[in-house]
Amino acid sequence: MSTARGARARARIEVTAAIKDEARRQLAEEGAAKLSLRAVARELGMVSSALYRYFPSRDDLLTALIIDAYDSLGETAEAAHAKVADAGPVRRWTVVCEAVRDWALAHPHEYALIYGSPVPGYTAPDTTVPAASRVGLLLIGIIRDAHQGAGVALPRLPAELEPEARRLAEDLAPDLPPAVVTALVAAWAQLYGLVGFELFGQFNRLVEDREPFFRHAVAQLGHGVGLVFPQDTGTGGRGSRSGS
Amino acid sequence: MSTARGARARARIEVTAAIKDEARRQLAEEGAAKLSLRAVARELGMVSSALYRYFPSRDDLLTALIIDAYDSLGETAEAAHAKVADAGPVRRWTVVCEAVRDWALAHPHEYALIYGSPVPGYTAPDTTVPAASRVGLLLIGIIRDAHQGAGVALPRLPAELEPEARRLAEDLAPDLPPAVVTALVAAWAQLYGLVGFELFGQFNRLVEDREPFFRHAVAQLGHGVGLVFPQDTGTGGRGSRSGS
DNA sequence: ACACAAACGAGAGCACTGCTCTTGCTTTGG
DNA sequence: CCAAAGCAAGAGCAGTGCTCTCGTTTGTGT
Repeated sequence: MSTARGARARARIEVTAAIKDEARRQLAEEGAAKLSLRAVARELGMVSSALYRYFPSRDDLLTALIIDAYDSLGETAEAAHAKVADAGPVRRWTVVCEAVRDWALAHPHEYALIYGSPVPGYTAPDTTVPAASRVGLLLIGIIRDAHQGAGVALPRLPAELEPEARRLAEDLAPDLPPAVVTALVAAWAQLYGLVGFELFGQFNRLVEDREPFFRHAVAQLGHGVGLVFPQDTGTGGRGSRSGS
Repeated sequence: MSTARGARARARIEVTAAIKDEARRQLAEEGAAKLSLRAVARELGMVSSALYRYFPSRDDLLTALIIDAYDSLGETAEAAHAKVADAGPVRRWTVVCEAVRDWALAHPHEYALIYGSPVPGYTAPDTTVPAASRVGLLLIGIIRDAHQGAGVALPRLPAELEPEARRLAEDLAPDLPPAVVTALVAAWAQLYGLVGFELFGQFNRLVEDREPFFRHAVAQLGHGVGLVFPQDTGTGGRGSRSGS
């Protein structure tokens, strides 16, 4: 029978998925620390020990959720990007950054799981690397296109950073100038600083209109990686010193 | 007697401090989630229920630690800043940012406690606000001095952000241009993005020479808030387009 | 000086957690 | 067809936050 080995295998897949779904539900509701194996098992009508046949430990279940979260974020960002794939680098950059923020606001606990402080005594295994890179690859692609299309300005690069910049470019995008790749990595981290601050309440009672604030900050990040924005072609306000 | 109300009160203060010390020790070793009231009590030779006379719940103990962490970070940053108080804004900016990073690397779990994902189902009470603002106030002071000393360039500010910018300036530094205050808040968030990414392992197997990387990123942040760096006075590399 | 109230430490206990081990039952593959 | 592997269930261990009760100590107002 074609599904000879499938009966059990498929059941296993289904149960595994059910566990992850229920775990994701509890994660979204209460956060990672309150995610309880026993509660998941209870909700699924099984006994807690049975759950260990599918995930050898709570941390392994969390790891599975982390990978799924990375994939969900990556997929969302890619979908948003696909809709404006024909637009200029500036618009694509903006859209991807805003997709990241939107996803984070919609899935705060999952965002916290992957970009907040790592879970207690837990270090993510290498398995998560490919899923974690999806947004980064997207941004690199955008900057690459901008570079080929002459829509990019070369950021400055101090001499002390040149070796590291060369290493980064080698690893991430050998066809791009090291200065650009370095700026991109920094912008990537800064993007998550902006999102994290908003998500974790650091902007409470401080920033109210967060969409325009974020948009502007993202535009500035774009500047950092050399993207040339439309308004830059106008009369520049930059460089005008303010006297005492 | 002068210490009539002191005997017990002082004992209380001492025990409270001992509890916090031991808790801080466990926090530094194992992280916030593995901080156990019972373990703290055990280590102090008391029974767990006795500890509830001093902290009504685990979260309250955690809150106390959070405030202490904010204070420790703020104090460290202020001390570092005091050493270069006579230097120019650029140097002071750099020193404060690096002090923040150094403190974070030295106290990773405490940093995670205050700037990572908030602890499970826990929202920081308003008590933490003053302690949390110390580094921010420091940075504002630096930019204020830079502004008065004509060492600052006005960042651009899109029209849609003007109301929010005015509000921010009103709250944080009414004597500074809204565009500067807005850029400063963004830079503040981005700084913590950089530190968090390094601390939480996002730069593992990616960025190796992190000091120069961070220095450069912080310099770029300084640009964002209008600080004019020495090398800016030279021939600019900025604006040179890269063709296809 | 005495009495009363508040603060305190200790212990038992509740409900919960992650995890292990053993016991049977069912499905699968040689 | 039968042994082996996969599986669910239950009991149990060590640990957690937190509550309640019980004497005892300490400070204070009369």
